[in-house]
Formats: sequence, structure tokens, C-alpha cells
Amino acid sequence: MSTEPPQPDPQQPEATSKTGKSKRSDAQRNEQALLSVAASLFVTSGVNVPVRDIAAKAGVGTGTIYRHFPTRSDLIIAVYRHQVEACAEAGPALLKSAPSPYVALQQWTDLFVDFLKTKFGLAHVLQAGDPTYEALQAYLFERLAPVCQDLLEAARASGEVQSDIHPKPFMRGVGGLCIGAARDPNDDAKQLVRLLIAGLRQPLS
Amino acid sequence: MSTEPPQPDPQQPEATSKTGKSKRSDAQRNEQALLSVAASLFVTSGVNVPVRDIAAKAGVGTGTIYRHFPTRSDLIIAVYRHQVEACAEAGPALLKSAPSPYVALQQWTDLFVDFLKTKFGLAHVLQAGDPTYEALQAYLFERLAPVCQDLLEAARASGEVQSDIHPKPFMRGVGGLCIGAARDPNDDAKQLVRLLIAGLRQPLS
Amino acid sequence: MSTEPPQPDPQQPEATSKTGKSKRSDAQRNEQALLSVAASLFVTSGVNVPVRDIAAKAGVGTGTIYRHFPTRSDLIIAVYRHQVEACAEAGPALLKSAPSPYVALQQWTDLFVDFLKTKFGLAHVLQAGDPTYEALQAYLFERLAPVCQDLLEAARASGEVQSDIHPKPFMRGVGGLCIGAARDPNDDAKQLVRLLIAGLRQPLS
Amino acid sequence: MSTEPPQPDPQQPEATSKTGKSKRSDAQRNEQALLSVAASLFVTSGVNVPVRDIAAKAGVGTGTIYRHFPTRSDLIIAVYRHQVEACAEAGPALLKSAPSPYVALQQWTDLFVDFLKTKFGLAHVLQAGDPTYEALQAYLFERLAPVCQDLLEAARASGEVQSDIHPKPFMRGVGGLCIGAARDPNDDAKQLVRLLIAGLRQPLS
DNA sequence: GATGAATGAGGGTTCATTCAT
DNA sequence: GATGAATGAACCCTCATTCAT
Repeated sequence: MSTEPPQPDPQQPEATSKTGKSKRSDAQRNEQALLSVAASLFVTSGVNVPVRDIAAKAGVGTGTIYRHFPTRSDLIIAVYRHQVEACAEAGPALLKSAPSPYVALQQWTDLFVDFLKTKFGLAHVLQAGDPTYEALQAYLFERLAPVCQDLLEAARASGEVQSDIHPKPFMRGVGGLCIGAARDPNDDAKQLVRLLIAGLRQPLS
Repeated sequence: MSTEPPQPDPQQPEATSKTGKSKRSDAQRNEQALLSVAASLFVTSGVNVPVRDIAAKAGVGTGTIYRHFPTRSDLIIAVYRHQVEACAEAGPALLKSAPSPYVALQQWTDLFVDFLKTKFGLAHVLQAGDPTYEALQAYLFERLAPVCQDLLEAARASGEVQSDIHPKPFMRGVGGLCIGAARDPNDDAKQLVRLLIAGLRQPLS
Repeated sequence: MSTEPPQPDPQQPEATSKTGKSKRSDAQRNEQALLSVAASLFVTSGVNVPVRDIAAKAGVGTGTIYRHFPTRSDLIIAVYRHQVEACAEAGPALLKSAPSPYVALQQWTDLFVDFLKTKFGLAHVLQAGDPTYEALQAYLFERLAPVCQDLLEAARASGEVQSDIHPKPFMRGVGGLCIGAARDPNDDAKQLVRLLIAGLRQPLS
Repeated sequence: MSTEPPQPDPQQPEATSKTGKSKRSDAQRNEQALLSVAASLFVTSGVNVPVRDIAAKAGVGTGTIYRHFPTRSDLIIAVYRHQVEACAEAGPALLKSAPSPYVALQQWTDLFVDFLKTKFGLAHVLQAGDPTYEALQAYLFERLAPVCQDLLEAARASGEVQSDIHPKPFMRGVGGLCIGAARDPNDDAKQLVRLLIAGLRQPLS
């Protein structure tokens, strides 16, 4: 996962996967179109952009969206899956490559912030509430919380981090710091997040 | 401003303000009713609760709301003005009473968090975007940012704080950390905010 | 209730009833418009005609319909209330005026059939199922089943009727016999209903 | 036709019918699958169950349904053809076996009711209207009305029946009385139908 | 001043039917 | 023959805001 990933996450065609059925060339094209259109609309209008708008811009009927992505969460997950996976995989990698667990945590959180801050409305999803985003939130936590957990524990074990914060509150906090940044590119979410992480070093006051 | 202020902020009748014309008694009663009803609905349903619900519960027509509070921001400001003012005034007071500027900053931020976390949806308003809340956001920043600024500068001057963060990003950050807390009372926003403030002590990494 | 009531049931203006508030002259006009438009659309397109169509033909926004009649059942009830009430009141009256309870039952059922057969889709509502019509169905049964019950019991007491059928199944049966008649004016629902009632005289086979 | 026929009417493969060309084996299998799946879905969800559901449960594409059964009526007819035929053939047989034409009529109608009341939504089809079911309705009447006609005439000729009702209205009536029964197994459609038939004995009032 | 009725755009979702592969 | 993706019209319902009374 690069620090500034290209927006319309280029998904690979399914390439006659498991089933051997690669038949849907048009379906694949549509799915790709939907994903890239959605990605771009998410940037400008947020992840809650009307279904109709996505359909229109992709040149498909609304039904087509529902066929491919029954719920809004499904669509968002599909759009960002690659980036989320990359972020998840970066955790262990950084633990190995970084000079210390704390630095690894810093770097990983940087990646996470980079991911969130370019997704208008996504950071907001981490705050519980809207059932529309339930599945999406669950996915993000399921995939990333364990990774984050490992980083936090390693940093704690190395003595660099004092606080025993849990990964979900931590991630939610980082998310909260990024909400503004997705709208306003000047917003320096990273600075705030750096402060938050720096705070982890302090003995608990 | 107490740490746990009573919800329906009891506003005083305006008592022949600027114009010398005191409002008609029924108008005054309506305004009070609206304010307390709105306060209570904001708690349960958030600051974006439908106008109709407020009107219905207050026993007035929707038009009456618009007369008293042309925009939603106006209503929210009116509902929380007292608490915001209290928060603003607490800044200089804390600077005097606290053992150090840094502690004052901690205490003030605590007050700010207490304010935000009991106002479902308000923390979210600090993040730029929705024009509905533009005026509200502006008010909050106008009133509180200078106070926060003074606290930050004092703490910097005393050498306790290294970071040269600006008050608006700082407040926005605190707001972001509180978004979840208004919904989920288990959410420990304060822990996160404590970390953020603790981070201010660190030399910028 | 006449045997062939004029379709758009002429509702009376509310005439400063209970509350003394007669203020909504335009609202009353709209409500009347809605009721008569709905009545006429119900005839041609059934009671499940799209809300939009009613609104359009009445020259109002869709919201206006929902304001006056939150559910479809509410609208239908309002449209037919007068006729239903008339039908309900006819029961006791016929018991007094008719030469025998059995004849009264015949006459009342005739009225009921006349009511149902001119309401496209209404007869169908008596058959349980669609939650949309739950309230309507309940209303019809609450209002008319007791009346029907009295007629059946009287006819049984007089020895003219052998069967101990309950009023709801009986009404549902009559409804079932009328379903076709609302569409096809040639359909002689009355003949069938006459047979059904005639069958009540027979000792149960 | 048994009184309680097994639901998924086991149709025979068409075995080189008219054209001499037997269908492709997979096509035959598909048709069978569709018929039995449709039969079972008709029971639980009514004859208007979404095409997609049938296709999905049968493991075929929707297009396959349209190939085999261009209209919904075609599918329903195919599903119930055997039972309808059995019902048709039962008419003359009962006329011979029953002690009197009236009894034969009773017995035949019993069969018809048994057929209708287990087919959620089918009874409703007998009421004119929806073009979707036009062909189905026509089929039912073409096949059964003559049979019913013969029974009615015989019962009239024997003096047991006074009414000169025509078979279609009679069948429609019986259908109307069965609509509720398909949904609610408690609904005693047979009682009502027995009353209707009993009514036929009465001199026309 | 107060009322609350009316507006009507806007959003989500379903499903019969067609048609390219 | 079979598939199932795509279409897109249709429907319901909500709510901020205006404005006649």
C-alpha cells in the first residue's frame, strides 16, 4: 500500500477463478465501471452518495448496482477492499522492518490515516450508529483491529507505550481525527494523530 | 460551567434588550418552550432532529420555530449559548487557578469534552462541511478558539507544551474524538483526549 | 344508506367541531378534494392506486396526502366512512322494519353488497393478508361484524336460519363473492349472495 | 383426483410428443425442476411469487423460465394441469357414481374447493382483471365450466336445484369463497361453499 | 406573531422482461 | 438451449422550507 494510493482502486478481473465461470465479460466491465465510478463519487460526494447518481454516472440502471452490491456497505467494501487489505498486511511487515514497534505503530497509523483522509465520509463510518454501514464497520474492525492490536501490544511490550488502549477505541479515535481531513485537504489530520500517538508514550496521567 | 451541566439550559427572558421593546409574553414563552424542548430532543435524537418533531413536542407550529430561529444553527446556538459562554469564561479562570498552564489546558479541554459528549451530533458539527451548521461552527470557533489559543500559548510559553498546534485544528480534533461518545456512553472519549493532550508535551517527532 | 349511493361520498366540512378551530379552509378544501379524487380513482383503479396518482389528480403534493392520511388505510376509511356507518346503522333499523329477521339479514347483506361491489379492490381487503390494509380491515370488522352478528342471531332465534355461522366468515364470504363484481359490472354478485343466504335456511348437511 | 393431492404434481416427461422430436434431456430436466419448484413456491408465496425466486430455487436462469413458459399463466397452467384435468374428469364420473346429480355437484365442488384452497393466490385469479392471468383464467373456465355446467343442468333436471345459475359465475363464486382459505388454514371455505350449494335448492327468492 | 398546511424534490428498493453471450 | 446481467419504470415515504390565513 503506497502512502498516496491512486483513487479508483484498480480491481483485477476475476480471471476464471474458483468456479471456472469467467463468462460475464460485460458484467465484469460493469462491475469495474461501478467500482471506479463509485470510488470517484465517494471522493467528491461522500460514501453516502445516492445510488441513482452512481448508476447514472456509470451508465447503468439502478438495478445493476443492487445486483452487484446488495447493500451500500457491500459496494464500499468492494471499492476499498484492496486498500484495506494492503493496510492489514502492512502491519506485520512494518513490525519487522521498523526500528522499533513504536515506530511501526506510527507508520501503520500513517497508512491508516492516508487511507481514511482521502475517503470522504468513511472516517465517519467508524463511529457506531447507522445500520447502513454496520457491515462496513464490522469489516473494517474485523480486518484491521487485530493488526492494530498486535502493533499496540508490541509497542507496549517494548516499553515504548504506556497506555493500554484497545485497538477499536484507538482506531475510532484516529477515525475521528480524520473526519475533517477528508473534506478539507488543508486539515492536517496527521499532526493530530501524531500527537495522539505521542501521547501513548506518556505514563498515564 | 459545571462538569455535568443540567440539560435543559434555563435561559432567561430577554428583558427589554437592545431595542427597549420587550417581546410579547407569548412569544417569550414560546421561545423558552422551544429551547427546552430542543435541548431535550437534541439529547435523544441529535441536533439534526426533524424540525417538525421539535415543533410538535413544543406545541407550536413549525413556522414559529423559523420565526425565532431562522436557521437550525440559530436554534442550536441558542440552546447551547450559556454552556458555550461558560466554557469560554472558564478558560481565563482556569489559567489563574490551575497550578500550571498545561493543567489549565487539561482542565479546560475536559470541560469542552463534557460539553460535546452529551450533545448527540454536535461534535460532528465541528468538522467542516454541511452548510446547515456553518453559522454554528463559526460561532463555536469564534467564541472558543481565542480562549483555547490563549491556553495553548500559555502552555507553550511555560515550556510544558512543545507542539505549536493551532486552536481550531485542536478543537476539531477533540471534537472528532468525541463523536462516538455522544452515541455510546461507554465510549471513553476522555481517555483519547488525554492522550492527545499528553502528546502535546512531546517534542515533535 | 341508499341502495346505489353516489360515488364521491360528499363529506361535510368539519364546521368548527369540538375544538372550535375551523381555521383550515384550504386544508378542508384539500381534504375534500383528496377524498373525492381518491373515491373516483378507487373506482377506476382500485383502492391500491398509487399515492402519486391521487396527489397528481387532486393537484396536491404527495406530502399533503400523508399529512391528512398517514396510511393508505386511513384514506380508504375516510373515503368510505359515511357509507360504512350508514351500513352499520341500517342493521338495527332493518331488524325493526323488516317482516322477519331473515328478511332483515337479506336486506342488510344487500346493502353490504351494494357497498362492496362499487369499490374496486375493497372486497379483496376483507381477505386477511396485506398489512397495508390491516387497519382498514379491522375497521370494517369492528364496525360491521357486531351488526351482522345481531342479524344472524336474530334470524337464528326466529328459526329461519339453521347455520351457526359467525359474522366474520360470513362477511368475508360475501366479500369474496363481490370481488369480481367490482371489476365487471355484469357480474351478478347479488345472485350468489342470495344463494349463500338462502343456504343459511337449510339444515346443515 | 384425490381429495388432498400431493403438492408437487409429478409431471411425466413429454415423450416424443406431436413433433416426434423429443426434447433435449437437459431441457426436460429443467422443465421438471421448474414445475416442482414452482409448485412448492406457489404454496408458500402464492402464484405471483417473483420469477427470480423460482429460477433461483430451481437452479436455472430466469431466461429458462421464459423459454419454457412465456407467460406466468403458462407456468401456472403447467403446474396445475394434471389436477385441473383430474377435476374435469371427475365431473362425469361423479354424475354416474353419486346417488343424485345434486350430490354429484356437491362432491365435485368439494374437489374444486380442495384444489383451490391449497393454491395460495389461485382462487383470486378466477376474478377477472389482471391480464397476467388472462390465459390461466381462460384455461380454467374452458376446461371446467362445461363440466360444471353439466352438473348444474343435471341437478336442475332432477329438480334438486332451482336456481339457473351459470357455471362461470358459480365457479367464480366458489373461488371467491376460497380466497381467504389459501392464506388462513383455519378459514372454513367449505362451510361457506356448502351454504352456497344448499342455496341452490331453494326456490329463487 | 402564530399556525400548520402544502409543497415536491429526493432517496431507497423491487421486479418483470429483454437480450447479449 | 441456457444463462443471468441489465434495464428502468414504479412505488413508497420523509422532511426542510415557504406562505396564506
